[in-house]
Amino acid sequence: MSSLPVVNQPPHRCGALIDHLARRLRLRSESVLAPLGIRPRHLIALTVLRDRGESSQQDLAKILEMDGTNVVGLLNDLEAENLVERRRSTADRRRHVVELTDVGAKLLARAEFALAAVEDEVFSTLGDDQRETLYELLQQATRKTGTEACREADPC
Amino acid sequence: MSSLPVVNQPPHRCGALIDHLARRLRLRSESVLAPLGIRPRHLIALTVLRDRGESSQQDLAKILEMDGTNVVGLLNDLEAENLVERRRSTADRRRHVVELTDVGAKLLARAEFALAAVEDEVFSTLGDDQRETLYELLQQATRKTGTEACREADPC
DNA sequence: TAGATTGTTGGTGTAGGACAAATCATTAAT
DNA sequence: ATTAATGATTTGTCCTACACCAACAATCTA
Repeated sequence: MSSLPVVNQPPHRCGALIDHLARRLRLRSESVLAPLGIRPRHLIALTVLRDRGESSQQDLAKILEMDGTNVVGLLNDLEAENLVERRRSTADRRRHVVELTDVGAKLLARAEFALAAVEDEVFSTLGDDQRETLYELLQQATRKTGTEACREADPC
Repeated sequence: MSSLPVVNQPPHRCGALIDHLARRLRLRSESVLAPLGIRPRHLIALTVLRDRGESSQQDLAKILEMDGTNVVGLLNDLEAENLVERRRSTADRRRHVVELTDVGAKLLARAEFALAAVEDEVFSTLGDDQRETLYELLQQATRKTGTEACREADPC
């Protein structure tokens, strides 16, 4: 059946570890992000918008895996601070095309810079190269899953 | 000043990515873990207990980075299902030594097995070797931070 | 025109978790 | 021996993030 004789047993489960680390990061990040006027979940949204470029709110809801109504609130927060811009799609004027503003991009950069100390603490046992590897793995995991989430949708 | 000409700029920030992935994992894990009678945070606690061995509740509070009173509730849940055992420390009879029971270890194993599908979905874009690398990086990040958390305490 | 879709508002409910205060058992300090 | 500090527990309050539902306006599609 299987064409490969390689080890087929799945690798270790890292869900709990990710959950654990996410908690540690979030706790520290909150205080670091507070002076910037945003919260961790805002940072996620900004990151997604930067990595994916402009998206409809439905896309965001799918990618962020949160309820549409809550996405509205999230974007309201971000738009109120000019970090994000909603404009009507010319193709389908029901849609809002959400895009990161220059202000948002700059704030995101500042936020990430400010989080250096946090990550240095949480990932103190990882070398720079290991952290980069981790980043790439995570990036790969999230990016393509975004594509996958879009595969079921129309305009990707 | 710097003895090395290597790139000194810190690696990318992966906090947001971890947060994002953690959310995706948690949402799916909840429904998978529900039939087993536990929730994601229980799984984290069980995992920590397996990886660290028996610990005092204070240690757990420090490692899980949650309030002591909430650790009590968490352990109450786990103990009610016989997944965890609290016994008095012989050295300091105020302390409770918390340990994973056989039942707990088995349930943890079953839970991880049941989460295979979840991780397969979320990490669909990572190969088995990449997932293993990811696991090891996460493990390393969490394990030693636990030691670090214990460094400030007494009996480690 | 009728029906479906995108976003928006408002309201409700729940769960996680922080925090404070009081209690009990035990240990350490004087 | 008395007092103070510590670990665990209980209770109760509060807040935040969310999911979920219903209703609505604007727009697209059949």
